Amino acid sequence: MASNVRPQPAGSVARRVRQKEETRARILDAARELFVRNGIEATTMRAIASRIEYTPTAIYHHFRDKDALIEELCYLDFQALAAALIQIGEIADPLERIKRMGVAYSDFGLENTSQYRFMFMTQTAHSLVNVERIEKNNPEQDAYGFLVMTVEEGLRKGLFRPEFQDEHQLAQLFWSGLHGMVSLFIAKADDPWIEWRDPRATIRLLIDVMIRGTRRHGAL
Amino acid sequence: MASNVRPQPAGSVARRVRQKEETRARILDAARELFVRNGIEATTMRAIASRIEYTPTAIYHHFRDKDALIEELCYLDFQALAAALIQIGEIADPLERIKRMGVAYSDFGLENTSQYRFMFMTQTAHSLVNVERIEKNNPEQDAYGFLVMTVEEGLRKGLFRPEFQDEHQLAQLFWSGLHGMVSLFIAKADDPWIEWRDPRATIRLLIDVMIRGTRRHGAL
DNA sequence: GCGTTAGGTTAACGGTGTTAGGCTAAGCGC
DNA sequence: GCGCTTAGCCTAACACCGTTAACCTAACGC
Repeated sequence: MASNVRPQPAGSVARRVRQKEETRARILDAARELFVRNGIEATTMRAIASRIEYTPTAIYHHFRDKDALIEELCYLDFQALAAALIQIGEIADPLERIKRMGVAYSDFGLENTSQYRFMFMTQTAHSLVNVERIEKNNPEQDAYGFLVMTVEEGLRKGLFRPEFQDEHQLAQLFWSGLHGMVSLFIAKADDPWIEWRDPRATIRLLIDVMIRGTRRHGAL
Repeated sequence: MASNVRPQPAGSVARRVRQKEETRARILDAARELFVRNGIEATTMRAIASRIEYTPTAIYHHFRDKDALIEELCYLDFQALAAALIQIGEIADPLERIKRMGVAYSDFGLENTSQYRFMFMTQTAHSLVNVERIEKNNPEQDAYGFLVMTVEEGLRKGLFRPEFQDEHQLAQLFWSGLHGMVSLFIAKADDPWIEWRDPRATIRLLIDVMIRGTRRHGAL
């Protein structure tokens, strides 16, 4: 069948590379879907493999182990989060930018609960990701750095109350508030003990509260 | 040896009950220590058993399964947290009380990271605990109910800005902020990506920010 | 004394992540 | 065109996990 086509060696090797990347991508897709649907712990290598009609061993030719597979997905997620945040980079007022970032961040978390859980609710995630792969302070890749830079700009412009001097501390304060709402909701949404209010509405209130509580008197 | 003492049947059965509770307590102690040291997932029933020189099967005579063992520890932790919060119940000003509760809550979380992780950073914890065991709105057992009641008192006294009407929403807002800082620090303290500031200091700032951002103008 | 039971054991089951070793088809050097 | 090497995958197995069936034994109630 291939005898009448005679692909060039170069074309042939290219096809093999392409096929390898295709299987790799299929593994990632299957893993992502199962992780989201059943959680990471409950998803077995065997289940991922059988979903794409491979044996479990095949996965180990593309990823060192289960953690490496998770790490790759996690890396892509950090990129996606940063991409979601970068879109609001052009807004001039730092405070307004922080607000928008907060909304984008929490929307991302509430819509991608499985990813969010792994990115920010476990110890392993970030330390698993090979740090060199992410360019620090490049807002396209480093969401935290982007927040710190925005806070720093606000500090330079004197928008915050005098007790706030440290851009890291202030950034961590904002981030904590957002993360608290998102992660608490993810972990406890089904808990009958708590009469949950709409998290998106509460988040918006919280963002306003944090801005109001940190900014200097005068000028909205 | 026991022939000259001849314990009464009643005393003998009491001893057996006591011994059973002792082993049960030893299991709980061993499990707690290993959970704290190595994490819950990484702690095996076999490890718990061998630590107190029993076979794994013995544990199953005291607890239905691993989840039941975890649940028992978790129940005790919720009691401990509520106990830590109840101590500041006598303070008159609701806002000051919320502040103190926030400090106590975050101290508890930062000092008992393993427990906190399980209580509030997983889905399972609370839903595992048999709900009937905790008395709702009894501040000695229900920390969330205690917070809601305090917020409600603040609302009645008109201490909050007019856009806050719902005691649950406002309680969830405060709780989220605290939880965010505690859980983010627990999950990411070792992450070299973030230049962490002292979480206790940042938490205190955050509490002030949230109070300032929610309370009505005037007074204090 | 004698059956029953409580608290423990040994051995095993099914399922997990992972790996050693083999098989096959395709590429490369001659 | 023919052997060698390698990539990609499979079979079979390992060690370990939570859990359970079956048994054993000492102490209890009658």
